[in-house]
Amino acid sequence: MIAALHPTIAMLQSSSLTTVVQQEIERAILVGEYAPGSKLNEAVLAEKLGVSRGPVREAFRMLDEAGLVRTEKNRGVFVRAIPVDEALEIFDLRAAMDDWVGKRLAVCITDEQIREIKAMVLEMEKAVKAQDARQYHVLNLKFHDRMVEIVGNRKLTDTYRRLIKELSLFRRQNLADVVLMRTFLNEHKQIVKAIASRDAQAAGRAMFDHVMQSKQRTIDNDRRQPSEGSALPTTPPPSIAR
Amino acid sequence: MIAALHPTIAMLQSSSLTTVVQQEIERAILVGEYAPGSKLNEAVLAEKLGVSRGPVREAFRMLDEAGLVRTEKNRGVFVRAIPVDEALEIFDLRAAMDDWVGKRLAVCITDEQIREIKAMVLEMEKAVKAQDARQYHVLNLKFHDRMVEIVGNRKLTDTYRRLIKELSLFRRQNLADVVLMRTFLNEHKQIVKAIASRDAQAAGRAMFDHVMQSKQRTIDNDRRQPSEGSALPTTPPPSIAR
DNA sequence: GTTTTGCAAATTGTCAACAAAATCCTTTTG
DNA sequence: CAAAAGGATTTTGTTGACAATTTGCAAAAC
Repeated sequence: MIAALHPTIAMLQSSSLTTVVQQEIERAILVGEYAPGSKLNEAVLAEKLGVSRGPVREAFRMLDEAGLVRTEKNRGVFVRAIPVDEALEIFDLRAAMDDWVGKRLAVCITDEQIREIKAMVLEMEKAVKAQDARQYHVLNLKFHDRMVEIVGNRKLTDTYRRLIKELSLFRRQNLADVVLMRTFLNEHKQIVKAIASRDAQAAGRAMFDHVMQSKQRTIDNDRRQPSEGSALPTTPPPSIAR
Repeated sequence: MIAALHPTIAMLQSSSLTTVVQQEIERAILVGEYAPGSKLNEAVLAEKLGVSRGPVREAFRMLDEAGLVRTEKNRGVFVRAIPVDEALEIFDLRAAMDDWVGKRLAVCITDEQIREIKAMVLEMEKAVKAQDARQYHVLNLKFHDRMVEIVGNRKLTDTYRRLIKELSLFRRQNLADVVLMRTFLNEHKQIVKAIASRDAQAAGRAMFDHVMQSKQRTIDNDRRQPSEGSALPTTPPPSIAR
Protein backbone atom coordinates (compact mmCIF):
# COMPACT_ATOMS: atom_id res chain seq x y z
CA MET A 1 0.00 0.00 0.00
CA ILE A 2 1.30 3.37 -0.93
CA ALA A 3 0.81 6.23 1.47
CA ALA A 4 1.85 9.84 1.14
CA LEU A 5 5.61 9.62 1.40
CA HIS A 6 7.82 11.72 3.55
CA PRO A 7 10.15 13.61 1.21
CA THR A 8 13.27 12.12 2.75
CA ILE A 9 11.86 8.64 2.38
CA ALA A 10 11.00 9.24 -1.25
CA MET A 11 14.55 10.39 -1.83
CA LEU A 12 16.07 7.26 -0.38
CA GLN A 13 13.68 5.10 -2.33
CA SER A 14 14.43 6.62 -5.66
CA SER A 15 18.15 7.23 -5.43
CA SER A 16 20.59 4.38 -5.55
CA LEU A 17 24.30 4.94 -5.36
CA THR A 18 24.44 4.70 -9.12
CA THR A 19 22.03 7.57 -9.68
CA VAL A 20 23.75 9.73 -7.09
CA VAL A 21 27.11 9.06 -8.70
CA GLN A 22 25.65 9.75 -12.13
CA GLN A 23 24.19 13.05 -11.03
CA GLU A 24 27.39 14.12 -9.33
CA ILE A 25 29.59 13.31 -12.32
CA GLU A 26 27.14 14.97 -14.65
CA ARG A 27 27.11 18.07 -12.51
CA ALA A 28 30.89 18.16 -12.43
CA ILE A 29 31.08 17.77 -16.20
CA LEU A 30 28.48 20.43 -16.96
CA VAL A 31 30.08 22.85 -14.53
CA GLY A 32 33.42 22.33 -16.18
CA GLU A 33 35.25 20.56 -13.39
CA TYR A 34 36.25 17.94 -15.92
CA ALA A 35 37.26 19.49 -19.21
CA PRO A 36 36.05 18.01 -22.50
CA GLY A 37 38.44 15.34 -23.64
CA SER A 38 39.78 14.62 -20.17
CA LYS A 39 39.82 11.09 -18.87
CA LEU A 40 37.63 9.87 -16.03
CA ASN A 41 39.35 7.26 -13.90
CA GLU A 42 37.03 4.68 -12.37
CA ALA A 43 39.04 4.01 -9.25
CA VAL A 44 39.79 7.65 -8.55
CA LEU A 45 36.14 8.66 -8.89
CA ALA A 46 35.00 5.70 -6.82
CA GLU A 47 37.31 6.65 -3.98
CA LYS A 48 36.47 10.35 -4.20
CA LEU A 49 32.76 9.52 -3.94
CA GLY A 50 33.27 6.81 -1.34
CA VAL A 51 31.79 3.95 -3.35
CA SER A 52 33.11 0.95 -5.20
CA ARG A 53 33.74 0.85 -8.90
CA GLY A 54 30.48 -0.88 -9.74
CA PRO A 55 28.17 2.11 -9.33
CA VAL A 56 30.72 4.32 -11.07
CA ARG A 57 30.75 2.04 -14.08
CA GLU A 58 26.96 2.00 -14.20
CA ALA A 59 26.90 5.79 -14.00
CA PHE A 60 29.39 5.86 -16.88
CA ARG A 61 27.04 3.83 -19.05
CA MET A 62 24.24 6.30 -18.36
CA LEU A 63 26.42 9.29 -19.13
CA ASP A 64 27.61 7.63 -22.31
CA GLU A 65 24.06 7.06 -23.48
CA ALA A 66 23.28 10.66 -22.58
CA GLY A 67 26.10 11.78 -24.83
CA LEU A 68 28.18 13.41 -22.12
CA VAL A 69 31.06 10.94 -22.17
CA ARG A 70 32.48 8.55 -24.70
CA THR A 71 33.78 5.08 -23.85
CA GLU A 72 36.78 3.43 -25.48
CA LYS A 73 37.02 -0.25 -24.78
CA ASN A 74 39.87 -1.15 -22.46
CA ARG A 75 40.99 2.48 -22.47
CA GLY A 76 38.42 4.20 -20.32
CA VAL A 77 35.81 6.92 -20.56
CA PHE A 78 36.43 10.51 -21.56
CA VAL A 79 34.40 13.66 -21.29
CA ARG A 80 33.01 14.24 -24.75
CA ALA A 81 34.42 17.09 -26.74
CA ILE A 82 31.80 18.33 -29.18
CA PRO A 83 33.45 19.34 -32.45
CA VAL A 84 32.29 22.50 -34.19
CA ASP A 85 30.41 20.77 -36.95
CA GLU A 86 28.41 18.76 -34.45
CA ALA A 87 27.62 21.88 -32.46
CA LEU A 88 26.32 23.50 -35.63
CA GLU A 89 24.15 20.47 -36.28
CA ILE A 90 22.71 20.82 -32.81
CA PHE A 91 21.94 24.47 -33.49
CA ASP A 92 20.08 23.52 -36.66
CA LEU A 93 18.01 20.90 -34.89
CA ARG A 94 17.33 23.23 -32.01
CA ALA A 95 16.21 25.91 -34.41
CA ALA A 96 13.71 23.52 -35.97
CA MET A 97 12.41 22.59 -32.53
CA ASP A 98 12.22 26.19 -31.34
CA ASP A 99 10.38 27.12 -34.50
CA TRP A 100 7.68 24.74 -33.39
CA VAL A 101 7.93 25.93 -29.79
CA GLY A 102 7.17 29.46 -30.92
CA LYS A 103 4.18 28.36 -32.95
CA ARG A 104 2.79 26.30 -30.10
CA LEU A 105 3.31 28.99 -27.49
CA ALA A 106 1.50 31.57 -29.60
CA VAL A 107 -1.49 29.27 -29.41
CA CYS A 108 -1.41 27.76 -25.95
CA ILE A 109 0.47 30.02 -23.56
CA THR A 110 -1.57 31.57 -20.75
CA ASP A 111 -1.58 35.27 -19.93
CA GLU A 112 0.02 34.48 -16.61
CA GLN A 113 2.83 32.65 -18.38
CA ILE A 114 3.29 35.56 -20.77
CA ARG A 115 3.84 37.80 -17.76
CA GLU A 116 6.32 35.26 -16.46
CA ILE A 117 8.53 35.22 -19.53
CA LYS A 118 8.23 38.98 -19.90
CA ALA A 119 9.63 39.23 -16.38
CA MET A 120 12.50 36.99 -17.40
CA VAL A 121 13.35 39.30 -20.27
CA LEU A 122 13.36 42.21 -17.85
CA GLU A 123 15.78 40.31 -15.64
CA MET A 124 18.04 39.79 -18.61
CA GLU A 125 17.83 43.47 -19.41
CA LYS A 126 19.12 44.20 -15.92
CA ALA A 127 22.01 41.81 -16.43
CA VAL A 128 22.88 43.48 -19.71
CA LYS A 129 22.86 46.91 -18.12
CA ALA A 130 25.05 45.61 -15.31
CA GLN A 131 27.28 44.04 -18.00
CA ASP A 132 27.00 40.78 -16.06
CA ALA A 133 27.59 38.29 -18.84
CA ARG A 134 27.58 35.31 -16.50
CA GLN A 135 24.21 36.21 -15.07
CA TYR A 136 22.85 36.95 -18.52
CA HIS A 137 23.95 33.53 -19.67
CA VAL A 138 22.17 31.78 -16.80
CA LEU A 139 18.98 33.76 -17.38
CA ASN A 140 19.13 33.11 -21.09
CA LEU A 141 19.27 29.36 -20.52
CA LYS A 142 16.35 29.58 -18.10
CA PHE A 143 14.32 31.71 -20.50
CA HIS A 144 14.53 29.22 -23.33
CA ASP A 145 14.12 26.22 -21.06
CA ARG A 146 11.00 27.72 -19.54
CA MET A 147 9.39 28.38 -22.88
CA VAL A 148 10.02 24.82 -23.96
CA GLU A 149 8.59 23.63 -20.66
CA ILE A 150 5.44 25.69 -21.09
CA VAL A 151 4.65 23.92 -24.35
CA GLY A 152 3.92 20.96 -22.10
CA ASN A 153 5.37 18.20 -24.26
CA ARG A 154 7.63 16.10 -22.04
CA LYS A 155 9.38 14.43 -24.95
CA LEU A 156 10.18 17.82 -26.37
CA THR A 157 11.47 19.03 -23.03
CA ASP A 158 13.65 15.96 -22.53
CA THR A 159 15.06 16.16 -26.03
CA TYR A 160 15.68 19.88 -25.81
CA ARG A 161 17.50 19.62 -22.48
CA ARG A 162 19.57 16.78 -23.76
CA LEU A 163 20.71 18.89 -26.70
CA ILE A 164 21.49 21.85 -24.45
CA LYS A 165 23.63 19.68 -22.19
CA GLU A 166 25.61 18.40 -25.13
CA LEU A 167 25.99 21.89 -26.48
CA SER A 168 27.47 23.03 -23.18
CA LEU A 169 30.35 20.64 -23.86
CA PHE A 170 31.22 22.58 -26.98
CA ARG A 171 34.51 24.15 -25.96
CA ARG A 172 34.21 26.98 -23.50
CA GLN A 173 30.88 28.74 -23.54
CA ASN A 174 32.10 31.96 -25.02
CA LEU A 175 30.40 34.73 -23.16
CA ALA A 176 28.79 37.33 -25.30
CA ASP A 177 30.05 40.87 -25.30
CA VAL A 178 27.72 43.72 -24.48
CA VAL A 179 26.87 44.44 -28.10
CA LEU A 180 25.84 40.87 -28.75
CA MET A 181 23.90 40.67 -25.50
CA ARG A 182 21.91 43.71 -26.60
CA THR A 183 21.19 42.11 -29.96
CA PHE A 184 19.97 38.91 -28.38
CA LEU A 185 17.95 40.82 -25.83
CA ASN A 186 16.13 42.58 -28.65
CA GLU A 187 15.44 39.26 -30.28
CA HIS A 188 14.04 37.98 -27.01
CA LYS A 189 11.71 40.94 -26.86
CA GLN A 190 10.57 40.24 -30.39
CA ILE A 191 9.95 36.62 -29.52
CA VAL A 192 7.81 37.51 -26.52
CA LYS A 193 5.98 40.13 -28.54
CA ALA A 194 5.15 37.69 -31.30
CA ILE A 195 3.99 35.11 -28.80
CA ALA A 196 1.91 37.60 -26.85
CA SER A 197 0.22 38.76 -30.04
CA ARG A 198 -0.69 35.12 -30.72
CA ASP A 199 0.96 35.24 -34.13
CA ALA A 200 2.17 31.67 -34.56
CA GLN A 201 4.09 32.23 -37.78
CA ALA A 202 5.90 35.26 -36.40
CA ALA A 203 6.69 33.56 -33.11
CA GLY A 204 8.10 30.53 -34.86
CA ARG A 205 10.17 32.63 -37.19
CA ALA A 206 11.47 34.81 -34.36
CA MET A 207 12.64 31.80 -32.38
CA PHE A 208 14.10 30.10 -35.42
CA ASP A 209 16.05 33.17 -36.45
CA HIS A 210 17.24 33.72 -32.90
CA VAL A 211 18.81 30.27 -32.71
CA MET A 212 20.30 30.72 -36.14
CA GLN A 213 21.88 33.93 -34.96
CA SER A 214 23.51 32.01 -32.11
CA LYS A 215 24.72 29.50 -34.63
CA GLN A 216 26.20 32.23 -36.78
CA ARG A 217 27.98 33.67 -33.78
CA THR A 218 29.46 30.25 -33.09
CA ILE A 219 30.69 30.06 -36.68
CA ASP A 220 32.25 33.51 -36.51
CA ASN A 221 33.87 32.67 -33.21
CA ASP A 222 35.31 29.49 -34.62
CA ARG A 223 36.73 31.30 -37.64
CA ARG A 224 38.54 33.64 -35.31
CA GLN A 225 39.94 30.87 -33.10
CA PRO A 226 39.75 27.71 -35.16
CA SER A 227 40.02 24.46 -33.21
CA GLU A 228 41.93 21.51 -34.57
CA GLY A 229 38.93 19.76 -36.04
CA SER A 230 37.21 22.77 -37.52
CA ALA A 231 37.00 22.23 -41.23
CA LEU A 232 34.36 24.78 -42.00
CA PRO A 233 33.92 26.06 -45.52
CA THR A 234 35.40 29.49 -46.00
CA THR A 235 32.54 30.64 -48.17
CA PRO A 236 29.78 32.17 -46.12
CA PRO A 237 26.67 29.99 -45.95
CA PRO A 238 23.64 31.04 -47.99
CA SER A 239 20.66 32.75 -46.46
CA ILE A 240 19.12 31.04 -43.49
CA ALA A 241 16.07 29.32 -44.89
CA ARG A 242 13.50 28.24 -42.42
CA MET B 1 29.99 -20.43 -13.64
CA ILE B 2 29.26 -20.01 -17.29
CA ALA B 3 26.47 -22.11 -18.68
CA ALA B 4 24.98 -22.13 -22.17
CA LEU B 5 26.64 -19.38 -24.18
CA HIS B 6 24.67 -17.13 -26.42
CA PRO B 7 26.25 -17.53 -29.88
CA THR B 8 27.11 -13.91 -30.45
CA ILE B 9 28.78 -13.57 -27.09
CA ALA B 10 31.34 -16.30 -27.43
CA MET B 11 32.38 -14.97 -30.79
CA LEU B 12 32.62 -11.28 -30.18
CA GLN B 13 34.89 -10.78 -27.24
CA SER B 14 36.15 -7.81 -29.18
CA SER B 15 33.28 -5.56 -28.19
CA SER B 16 32.61 -5.42 -24.50
CA LEU B 17 30.09 -7.75 -22.97
CA THR B 18 28.03 -4.81 -21.80
CA THR B 19 27.43 -3.49 -25.30
CA VAL B 20 26.59 -6.93 -26.67
CA VAL B 21 24.15 -7.51 -23.83
CA GLN B 22 22.65 -4.08 -24.35
CA GLN B 23 22.14 -4.68 -28.05
CA GLU B 24 20.66 -8.10 -27.48
CA ILE B 25 18.18 -6.92 -24.87
CA GLU B 26 17.29 -3.92 -27.00
CA ARG B 27 16.68 -6.14 -29.99
CA ALA B 28 14.52 -8.46 -27.94
CA ILE B 29 12.50 -5.56 -26.59
CA LEU B 30 11.97 -3.90 -29.96
CA VAL B 31 11.01 -7.18 -31.57
CA GLY B 32 8.46 -7.76 -28.85
CA GLU B 33 10.04 -10.74 -27.11
CA TYR B 34 9.57 -8.87 -23.87
CA ALA B 35 6.23 -7.16 -23.68
CA PRO B 36 5.92 -3.61 -22.40
CA GLY B 37 5.50 -3.64 -18.64
CA SER B 38 7.12 -7.03 -18.18
CA LYS B 39 9.93 -7.44 -15.71
CA LEU B 40 13.50 -8.15 -16.72
CA ASN B 41 15.27 -10.38 -14.22
CA GLU B 42 18.98 -9.74 -13.88
CA ALA B 43 20.00 -13.27 -12.96
CA VAL B 44 17.82 -14.90 -15.60
CA LEU B 45 19.10 -12.66 -18.37
CA ALA B 46 22.67 -13.06 -17.19
CA GLU B 47 22.44 -16.82 -17.36
CA LYS B 48 20.60 -16.82 -20.68
CA LEU B 49 23.34 -14.68 -22.20
CA GLY B 50 26.14 -16.51 -20.42
CA VAL B 51 27.52 -13.55 -18.52
CA SER B 52 27.50 -12.37 -14.94
CA ARG B 53 25.09 -9.81 -13.58
CA GLY B 54 27.52 -6.90 -13.85
CA PRO B 55 27.30 -6.38 -17.60
CA VAL B 56 23.56 -6.94 -17.49
CA ARG B 57 23.17 -4.20 -14.92
CA GLU B 58 25.31 -1.85 -17.00
CA ALA B 59 23.21 -2.64 -20.06
CA PHE B 60 20.11 -1.87 -18.00
CA ARG B 61 21.44 1.58 -17.20
CA MET B 62 21.97 2.26 -20.89
CA LEU B 63 18.51 1.03 -21.83
CA ASP B 64 17.01 3.12 -19.06
CA GLU B 65 18.72 6.24 -20.33
CA ALA B 66 17.54 5.35 -23.83
CA GLY B 67 13.99 5.25 -22.55
CA LEU B 68 13.38 1.58 -23.34
CA VAL B 69 13.16 0.37 -19.74
CA ARG B 70 12.33 1.94 -16.43
CA THR B 71 14.13 1.12 -13.19
CA GLU B 72 12.48 0.90 -9.79
CA LYS B 73 14.96 0.83 -6.96
CA ASN B 74 15.10 -2.50 -5.19
CA ARG B 75 12.33 -3.79 -7.40
CA GLY B 76 13.98 -4.23 -10.76
CA VAL B 77 13.73 -2.99 -14.31
CA PHE B 78 10.68 -3.22 -16.52
CA VAL B 79 10.15 -2.80 -20.22
CA ARG B 80 8.64 0.64 -20.60
CA ALA B 81 5.00 0.83 -21.53
CA ILE B 82 4.38 4.06 -23.38
CA PRO B 83 0.99 5.47 -22.41
CA VAL B 84 -1.21 6.94 -25.11
CA ASP B 85 -0.67 10.54 -24.11
CA GLU B 86 3.08 10.12 -24.31
CA ALA B 87 2.80 8.48 -27.71
CA LEU B 88 0.78 11.44 -28.90
CA GLU B 89 3.45 13.78 -27.59
CA ILE B 90 6.03 11.87 -29.55
CA PHE B 91 3.92 12.20 -32.68
CA ASP B 92 3.75 15.96 -32.18
CA LEU B 93 7.48 16.27 -31.74
CA ARG B 94 8.11 14.02 -34.68
CA ALA B 95 5.78 16.11 -36.80
CA ALA B 96 7.75 19.22 -35.96
CA MET B 97 11.00 17.47 -36.85
CA ASP B 98 9.63 16.03 -40.07
CA ASP B 99 8.33 19.43 -41.04
CA TRP B 100 11.91 20.59 -40.98
CA VAL B 101 13.10 17.42 -42.71
CA GLY B 102 10.79 18.12 -45.61
CA LYS B 103 11.98 21.70 -45.92
CA ARG B 104 15.62 20.66 -45.84
CA LEU B 105 15.19 17.83 -48.31
CA ALA B 106 13.48 20.10 -50.81
CA VAL B 107 16.66 22.14 -50.75
CA CYS B 108 19.49 19.66 -50.43
CA ILE B 109 18.40 16.27 -51.74
CA THR B 110 20.21 15.02 -54.84
CA ASP B 111 18.48 13.75 -57.96
CA GLU B 112 19.93 10.32 -57.28
CA GLN B 113 18.42 10.35 -53.80
CA ILE B 114 15.07 11.44 -55.20
CA ARG B 115 15.12 8.37 -57.41
CA GLU B 116 15.98 6.31 -54.35
CA ILE B 117 13.00 7.41 -52.28
CA LYS B 118 10.71 7.20 -55.30
CA ALA B 119 11.76 3.58 -55.62
CA MET B 120 10.91 3.06 -51.97
CA VAL B 121 7.40 4.38 -52.54
CA LEU B 122 7.03 1.97 -55.45
CA GLU B 123 8.05 -0.87 -53.15
CA MET B 124 5.39 0.20 -50.71
CA GLU B 125 2.85 0.30 -53.49
CA LYS B 126 3.68 -3.32 -54.24
CA ALA B 127 3.18 -4.22 -50.59
CA VAL B 128 -0.19 -2.48 -50.56
CA LYS B 129 -1.31 -4.30 -53.67
CA ALA B 130 -0.19 -7.57 -52.13
CA GLN B 131 -2.02 -6.54 -48.96
CA ASP B 132 1.17 -7.33 -47.07
CA ALA B 133 0.76 -5.07 -44.06
CA ARG B 134 3.87 -6.39 -42.33
CA GLN B 135 6.06 -5.64 -45.31
CA TYR B 136 4.43 -2.24 -45.76
CA HIS B 137 5.20 -1.41 -42.16
CA VAL B 138 8.88 -2.27 -42.54
CA LEU B 139 9.18 -0.27 -45.75
CA ASN B 140 7.37 2.66 -44.19
CA LEU B 141 9.87 2.79 -41.33
CA LYS B 142 12.75 2.59 -43.78
CA PHE B 143 11.28 5.31 -45.99
CA HIS B 144 11.04 7.84 -43.18
CA ASP B 145 14.36 6.84 -41.66
CA ARG B 146 16.10 7.23 -44.99
CA MET B 147 14.71 10.70 -45.56
CA VAL B 148 15.88 11.80 -42.14
CA GLU B 149 19.27 10.28 -42.87
CA ILE B 150 19.56 12.13 -46.16
CA VAL B 151 19.24 15.46 -44.38
CA GLY B 152 22.70 14.66 -43.05
CA ASN B 153 22.31 15.96 -39.53
CA ARG B 154 23.54 13.25 -37.17
CA LYS B 155 21.90 14.77 -34.13
CA LEU B 156 18.60 14.82 -35.94
CA THR B 157 19.04 11.21 -37.02
CA ASP B 158 19.92 10.07 -33.50
CA THR B 159 17.02 11.94 -31.97
CA TYR B 160 14.57 10.73 -34.59
CA ARG B 161 15.59 7.10 -34.16
CA ARG B 162 15.34 7.39 -30.41
CA LEU B 163 11.78 8.61 -30.74
CA ILE B 164 10.87 5.86 -33.18
CA LYS B 165 12.22 3.22 -30.84
CA GLU B 166 10.18 4.56 -27.97
CA LEU B 167 7.13 4.77 -30.15
CA SER B 168 7.50 1.10 -31.04
CA LEU B 169 6.89 0.36 -27.36
CA PHE B 170 3.47 1.93 -27.61
CA ARG B 171 1.29 -1.15 -27.29
CA ARG B 172 1.26 -3.32 -30.36
CA GLN B 173 1.80 -1.37 -33.54
CA ASN B 174 -1.59 -2.16 -34.96
CA LEU B 175 -1.11 -2.75 -38.62
CA ALA B 176 -3.06 -0.57 -40.93
CA ASP B 177 -5.86 -1.96 -43.01
CA VAL B 178 -5.75 -1.67 -46.78
CA VAL B 179 -7.75 1.54 -46.88
CA LEU B 180 -5.39 3.28 -44.50
CA MET B 181 -2.34 1.95 -46.29
CA ARG B 182 -3.64 3.46 -49.49
CA THR B 183 -4.20 6.78 -47.81
CA PHE B 184 -0.70 6.83 -46.40
CA LEU B 185 0.75 5.72 -49.68
CA ASN B 186 -0.85 8.69 -51.38
CA GLU B 187 0.60 10.97 -48.75
CA HIS B 188 4.00 9.47 -49.39
CA LYS B 189 3.63 10.23 -53.06
CA GLN B 190 2.70 13.79 -52.24
CA ILE B 191 5.72 14.12 -49.99
CA VAL B 192 8.08 12.89 -52.67
CA LYS B 193 6.41 15.10 -55.24
CA ALA B 194 6.79 18.20 -53.10
CA ILE B 195 10.41 17.37 -52.37
CA ALA B 196 11.20 16.66 -56.01
CA SER B 197 9.63 19.97 -57.05
CA ARG B 198 11.95 21.68 -54.55
CA ASP B 199 9.03 23.33 -52.82
CA ALA B 200 10.23 23.58 -49.23
CA GLN B 201 6.98 24.84 -47.76
CA ALA B 202 4.93 22.17 -49.45
CA ALA B 203 7.36 19.41 -48.52
CA GLY B 204 7.38 20.48 -44.90
CA ARG B 205 3.63 20.69 -44.78
CA ALA B 206 3.19 17.32 -46.49
CA MET B 207 5.45 15.60 -43.97
CA PHE B 208 3.92 17.40 -41.02
CA ASP B 209 0.40 16.50 -42.09
CA HIS B 210 1.40 12.93 -42.75
CA VAL B 211 2.67 12.44 -39.20
CA MET B 212 -0.38 14.16 -37.82
CA GLN B 213 -2.53 11.71 -39.75
CA SER B 214 -0.68 8.86 -38.05
CA LYS B 215 -1.31 10.56 -34.75
CA GLN B 216 -5.00 10.86 -35.51
CA ARG B 217 -5.17 7.19 -36.40
CA THR B 218 -3.58 6.39 -33.07
CA ILE B 219 -6.21 8.46 -31.30
CA ASP B 220 -9.03 6.79 -33.17
CA ASN B 221 -7.57 3.40 -32.46
CA ASP B 222 -7.30 4.18 -28.77
CA ARG B 223 -10.90 5.33 -28.62
CA ARG B 224 -11.95 2.01 -30.04
CA GLN B 225 -9.83 -0.05 -27.65
CA PRO B 226 -9.07 2.22 -24.72
CA SER B 227 -6.17 1.14 -22.55
CA GLU B 228 -6.27 1.56 -18.80
CA GLY B 229 -4.38 4.81 -18.73
CA SER B 230 -6.04 6.47 -21.69
CA ALA B 231 -7.75 9.57 -20.41
CA LEU B 232 -8.22 11.33 -23.69
CA PRO B 233 -10.76 14.09 -24.03
CA THR B 234 -13.90 12.96 -25.78
CA THR B 235 -14.22 16.17 -27.73
CA PRO B 236 -12.36 15.97 -31.00
CA PRO B 237 -9.21 18.09 -31.06
CA PRO B 238 -9.27 21.31 -33.09
CA SER B 239 -7.72 21.60 -36.51
CA ILE B 240 -4.12 20.53 -36.81
CA ALA B 241 -2.18 23.77 -36.87
CA ARG B 242 1.32 23.60 -38.12
C1' DG C 1 -13.84 -14.97 5.91
C1' DT C 2 -10.70 -11.35 5.92
C1' DT C 3 -6.78 -9.09 7.58
C1' DT C 4 -2.45 -9.04 9.89
C1' DT C 5 1.91 -10.90 11.25
C1' DG C 6 6.10 -13.20 10.75
C1' DC C 7 9.22 -15.93 8.61
C1' DA C 8 11.58 -17.98 4.12
C1' DA C 9 12.84 -17.45 -0.55
C1' DA C 10 13.99 -14.69 -4.26
C1' DT C 11 15.90 -10.48 -6.12
C1' DT C 12 18.45 -6.38 -6.22
C1' DG C 13 22.43 -3.32 -4.47
C1' DT C 14 27.15 -3.16 -3.42
C1' DC C 15 31.64 -4.65 -2.92
C1' DA C 16 36.25 -6.78 -3.30
C1' DA C 17 39.09 -9.95 -5.85
C1' DC C 18 40.76 -11.79 -10.06
C1' DA C 19 41.75 -11.64 -15.25
C1' DA C 20 42.98 -9.14 -19.28
C1' DA C 21 44.43 -5.30 -21.63
C1' DA C 22 46.91 -0.99 -22.11
C1' DT C 23 50.47 2.09 -20.56
C1' DC C 24 54.89 3.31 -18.88
C1' DC C 25 59.64 2.78 -18.18
C1' DT C 26 63.86 0.47 -18.45
C1' DT C 27 66.96 -2.00 -21.15
C1' DT C 28 68.75 -3.63 -25.20
C1' DT C 29 69.98 -3.42 -29.95
C1' DG C 30 70.91 -1.38 -34.38
C1' DC D 1 71.36 8.42 -30.39
C1' DA D 2 67.09 6.32 -31.97
C1' DA D 3 64.22 2.61 -31.99
C1' DA D 4 62.64 -1.71 -30.52
C1' DA D 5 61.79 -5.18 -26.99
C1' DG D 6 60.47 -6.63 -22.75
C1' DG D 7 58.65 -6.52 -18.24
C1' DA D 8 56.50 -4.03 -14.31
C1' DT D 9 52.64 -1.14 -13.25
C1' DT D 10 48.35 0.81 -13.85
C1' DT D 11 43.67 0.55 -15.42
C1' DT D 12 39.72 -1.59 -17.17
C1' DG D 13 36.58 -5.85 -17.74
C1' DT D 14 34.34 -9.43 -15.42
C1' DT D 15 33.06 -12.32 -11.86
C1' DG D 16 31.31 -14.38 -7.52
C1' DA D 17 30.13 -13.35 -2.82
C1' DC D 18 27.75 -10.88 0.68
C1' DA D 19 24.30 -7.44 2.42
C1' DA D 20 19.87 -5.24 2.10
C1' DT D 21 15.36 -5.16 0.40
C1' DT D 22 11.28 -6.97 -1.48
C1' DT D 23 8.06 -10.66 -2.33
C1' DG D 24 5.52 -14.86 -1.46
C1' DC D 25 3.29 -17.72 1.68
C1' DA D 26 1.45 -19.69 5.62
C1' DA D 27 -0.12 -19.26 10.28
C1' DA D 28 -2.37 -16.47 13.63
C1' DA D 29 -5.60 -12.94 15.06
C1' DC D 30 -9.82 -10.44 14.62
